[in-house]
Amino acid sequence: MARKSAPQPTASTRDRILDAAVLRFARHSYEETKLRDIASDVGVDVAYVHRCFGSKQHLFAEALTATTQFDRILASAGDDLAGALARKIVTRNAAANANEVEPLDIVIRSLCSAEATDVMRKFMLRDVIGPISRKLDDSATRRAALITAFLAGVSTFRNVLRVEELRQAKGGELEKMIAKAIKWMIGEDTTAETGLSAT
Amino acid sequence: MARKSAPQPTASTRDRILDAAVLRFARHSYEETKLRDIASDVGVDVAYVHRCFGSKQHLFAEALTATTQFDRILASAGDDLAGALARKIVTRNAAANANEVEPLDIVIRSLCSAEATDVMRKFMLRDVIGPISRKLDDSATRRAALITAFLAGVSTFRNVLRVEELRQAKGGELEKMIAKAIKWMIGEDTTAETGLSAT
DNA sequence: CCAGGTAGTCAACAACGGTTGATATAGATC
DNA sequence: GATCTATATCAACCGTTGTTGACTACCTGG
Repeated sequence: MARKSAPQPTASTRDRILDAAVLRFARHSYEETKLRDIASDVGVDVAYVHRCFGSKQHLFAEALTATTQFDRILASAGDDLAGALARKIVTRNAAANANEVEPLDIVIRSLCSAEATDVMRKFMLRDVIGPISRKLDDSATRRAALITAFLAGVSTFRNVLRVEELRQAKGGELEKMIAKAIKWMIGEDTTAETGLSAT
Repeated sequence: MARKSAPQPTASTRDRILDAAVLRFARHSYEETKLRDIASDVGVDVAYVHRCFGSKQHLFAEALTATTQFDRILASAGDDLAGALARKIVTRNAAANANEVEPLDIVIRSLCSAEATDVMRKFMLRDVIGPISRKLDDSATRRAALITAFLAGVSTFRNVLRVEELRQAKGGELEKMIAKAIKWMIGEDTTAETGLSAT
């Protein structure tokens, strides 16, 4: 998942800037991420960062698309889509400070930045909700969107808000819950009934 | 849900500032919300806004607590907790531009602002996850947290990201899905199995 | 009438952060 | 060697925004 971390003999400066940007945007919100920081990560001048990508927004957009390949996860998921997604969400504390960037990291960091919103909505539909919905049988885009929202919500509570209750993975209990929730959403056919109280 | 919108003959300016702040924070992110805007909403000077609340962060904190009374919703929910929550999430387009502020509005707008995070985590635990978990039978704090994360995720996708697939409420289908998902999470006992594929 | 606190204004600071234009350096091409 | 382009730097601009301190207006109690 780490993007081209071993710089080729000739890793163009532009690429190195992009790498640094990905990392920054994955750990801080859009506003918190300053071009000057990215620049000094790479060891170049701010002006060059700007010039290379045209604007902060453009850089953000490129960083966003560069991150994920969500479909790769889905491809390797086999028929246990729910399990794969759940694992992807929970497995992470291990490589906490590594230079790894998980699919939704950038999204959840900037969910509320108006300046980043437009870029992200398109991205989410094309690169996340799309693939998931394709994985589901029929044209279940809404279910895919719901699942994605669930994933984003949980990720945010875990990694941004850092709500303790969603961080301890004692005995994989949490992961199991998430997996089952997703599985349930996948299987939702406006027929099944499982909960406690009747509507 | 609108906070004391009919200003008493003597609605102290401080209160009016707080009201304006609530509204701003519920519609824009922490960074986007400028003290100067709030000030001009009320018709006072920025300096006074600052002086009244000590700092932007303090103002945010007060706005946050002033908003919700989540437990009120839960109290009126009867035994259909899932239904009540789902309705709360989806019912909203109607009074879109009204001066109404829904429970999670402020939270989902600033989910990723580092400066707002600490304030919010405490708030979420005390005023949202807490009440929900109390409503559940046993000490199911984790399930409550999961449900809350789900609610936040869906709300964000609806109102901040504005993902179309989660906005159309044709025939209440979406609301039903959400209700069932929550109901399922409530009923989760690491036993039930409902989805398509086996783990 | 005066002291004193409350409610509020005004101007300015200080720091930040994206953006810009003019300039330097170096390698390739002719 | 002269020129041209890609790569990069430097300094400065310009708007924004939270914050501060000094100052004004007003009402109240003595």
